[in-house]
Amino acid sequence: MRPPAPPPARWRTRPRDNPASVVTYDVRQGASRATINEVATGAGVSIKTVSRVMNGEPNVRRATRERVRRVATELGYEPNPQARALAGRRTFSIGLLYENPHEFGYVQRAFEGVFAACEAGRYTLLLRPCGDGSRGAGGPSAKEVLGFVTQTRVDGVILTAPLGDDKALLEALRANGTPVACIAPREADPRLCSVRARDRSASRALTEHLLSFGHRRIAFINGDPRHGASAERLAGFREGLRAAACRADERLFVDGGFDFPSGEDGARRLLGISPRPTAIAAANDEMAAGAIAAAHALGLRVPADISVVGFDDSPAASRTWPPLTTARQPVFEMAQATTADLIEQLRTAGTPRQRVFDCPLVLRGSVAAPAARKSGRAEPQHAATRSAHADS
Amino acid sequence: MRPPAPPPARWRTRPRDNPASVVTYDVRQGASRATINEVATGAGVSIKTVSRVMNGEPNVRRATRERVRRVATELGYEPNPQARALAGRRTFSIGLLYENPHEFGYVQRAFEGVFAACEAGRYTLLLRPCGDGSRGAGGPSAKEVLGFVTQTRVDGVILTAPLGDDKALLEALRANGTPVACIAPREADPRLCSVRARDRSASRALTEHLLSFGHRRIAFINGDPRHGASAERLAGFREGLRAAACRADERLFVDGGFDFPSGEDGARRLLGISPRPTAIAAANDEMAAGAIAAAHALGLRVPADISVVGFDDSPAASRTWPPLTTARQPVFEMAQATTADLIEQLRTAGTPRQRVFDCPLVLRGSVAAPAARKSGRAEPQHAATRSAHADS
DNA sequence: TCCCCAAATGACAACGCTATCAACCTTTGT
DNA sequence: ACAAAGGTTGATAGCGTTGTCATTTGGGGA
Repeated sequence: MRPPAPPPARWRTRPRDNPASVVTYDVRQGASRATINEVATGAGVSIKTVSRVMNGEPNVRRATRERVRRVATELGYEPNPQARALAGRRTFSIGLLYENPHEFGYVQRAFEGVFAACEAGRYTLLLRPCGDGSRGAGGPSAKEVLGFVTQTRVDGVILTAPLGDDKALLEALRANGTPVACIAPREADPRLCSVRARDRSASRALTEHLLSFGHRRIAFINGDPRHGASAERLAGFREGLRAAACRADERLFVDGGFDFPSGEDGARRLLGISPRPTAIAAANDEMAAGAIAAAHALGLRVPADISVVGFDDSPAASRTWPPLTTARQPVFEMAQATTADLIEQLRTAGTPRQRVFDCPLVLRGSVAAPAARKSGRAEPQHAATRSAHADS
Repeated sequence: MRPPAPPPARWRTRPRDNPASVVTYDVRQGASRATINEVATGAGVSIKTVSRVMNGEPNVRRATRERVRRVATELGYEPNPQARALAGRRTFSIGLLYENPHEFGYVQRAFEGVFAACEAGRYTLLLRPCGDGSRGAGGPSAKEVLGFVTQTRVDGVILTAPLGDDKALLEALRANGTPVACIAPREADPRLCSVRARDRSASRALTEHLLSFGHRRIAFINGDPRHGASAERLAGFREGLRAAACRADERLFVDGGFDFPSGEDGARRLLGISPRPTAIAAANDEMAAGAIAAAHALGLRVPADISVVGFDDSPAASRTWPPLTTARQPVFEMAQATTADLIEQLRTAGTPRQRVFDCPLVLRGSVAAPAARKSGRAEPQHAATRSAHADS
């Protein structure tokens, strides 16, 4: 329920002894806009015909259509979205929900993709943080999200990273009949639009890249376990080691939370282990950047003393020194694609679509051969594997 | 004018030979929500009284008010915002416009502040990039912004950084009667809400901080000239030098664009100058991070060989190695404050308010005394100046 | 030429709320 | 006890669209 808002100023503003019954308050859009009625009159048709033209509906004679369009342009007519929503029972708006403020770079890129698709589809986008990110775990209650949906009346929502795995939330949205698209959910529910990256294979490729330089003691900083991507990236890492018959030292696995400080922490701990790992793979770039900072703080050179790889190719990846070798998650494209799918579903009541994107490696300066110790090789064994970049 | 949207699926979906006249299309909010009528009936009052209660209007008997509230809660009633907007001629939504994609960190923090204020004031927020940022100069046409305003019917807009200085845009918005709030405009127009930081004095304090460590050859990387803050920060820097009777070497001033690459470039050029500067002040943190990367690339140690300071205390500032000494621009608080002012103006038709915030220094690891050369001092001359952090 | 069907168009009732203003209660003062 | 002055409440008319369904128009074939 809507808590009472502070009383609008109308009452306060209007002087008690002012005999004029006209309300003095007026901080509104100045020029009153043309309405569908004026266009209809101007074009000599009914408002229904204008409506048809504005919405691209069929069964309007070409000449009529053009006349209406011309008059609408002349009058600078823009349909009132609120009236459309009220009469048409849909708002042509969607909500983009996100949770953790740490990884805002990710949300930013997702936002841009979603926004692009909304523009193209003439939908309005509402960006909405939810769940107390600072509170850490817990996540947003389904109630909070549902409140947002019923308050704003968005036609559908897009859930970023960990939200798409919240069973209670998904169930609540389903019960409410709200179409949903998930970005990077743990698994692709066929009843929902979704888009995922091939985290596992990209992570494996990254691992093979390190192995190809001769690294054998590679540490791994895991991501936030609430994100499906974390497990996939870890699995890809292990796959890579296994395929190269490289035994994993379990001490070289630490947990992180996808943010810079956790990468710093994790790396500090890892670099204290003896024998020291020669490379660190972090489950995302933020943590990799933290790892680089930790290495610097310990007086180690990157990549001479320690190689580091990240994941995502976020802006942070090109802002470290040295810049990060990583795998590019095409977040913009992913977000754009699934948003377009959602809008398509909204329009046509078609079936939801699931997509998967590849993450090509991006080779930069944070990897080198391990320093010759007892068994070190100075040169990489072979060129880096590059997975193709293509939409499936 | 609204270009024709692709035809909704209703026509395509409905089979031609389907005798049922009921439209088969239905991807809408499932459960139909309670309306004001049902609440009115349930509480045994007229809809007008329900409206009064929901809007916190006066002149409703306490008992009636409570009864209405109870029924509304029971029914899970949420006023339909579109109907409210249509009838009340205001949407209770505002738009946050931003231009440059480079500095998204800034926009992010601004967004959070604006969002917080909108939540508190029960306004909906529309985030809207505008102007082709990649196109560099040019900026968004007033037309584009006006199109956004008339299409969405937002009640007011907030303009971030360089937008608040676009005369044509401001004039167009004024003519349209749209209330405006500006974040970090060049000057505070008394007819508009605005919020600025004391860029000049903070920049001066930062400069004095460097001087106190014994630096005399300090270079400056300027920001995007379209931002008012750039000139202020430069002026503060010069003031600081002048006050210390430190003559400025004009070769040590380079232009930047507030982004990482321009900081990198600028620093590379500066570090090639002989005699080399012992410190670099960048007009923001992104560029300072670029400067640090450039220094590293040239094999210089920060801060042993070269000190660096930034501005803003953006997330980037604590992700560099070493972390940046900088001045904290309280973007969240600034954005929140001016948004609250705008909402207040929207509600009460009061006069717009202008605010100024201080930027306290944040001392981290990127500053040290210059390496002893011929006149170097090893120790700072006195403790760093810290400006107070207070809202004016 | 006339009829029939489909295409084209319009009339009008929603949609769910706010604004206006009249009407109805309470007080308060005398 | 009675009026005047407020406080409280409700009836009703929009707000600017879309949805439904009836009506008009335009051809083409018999």
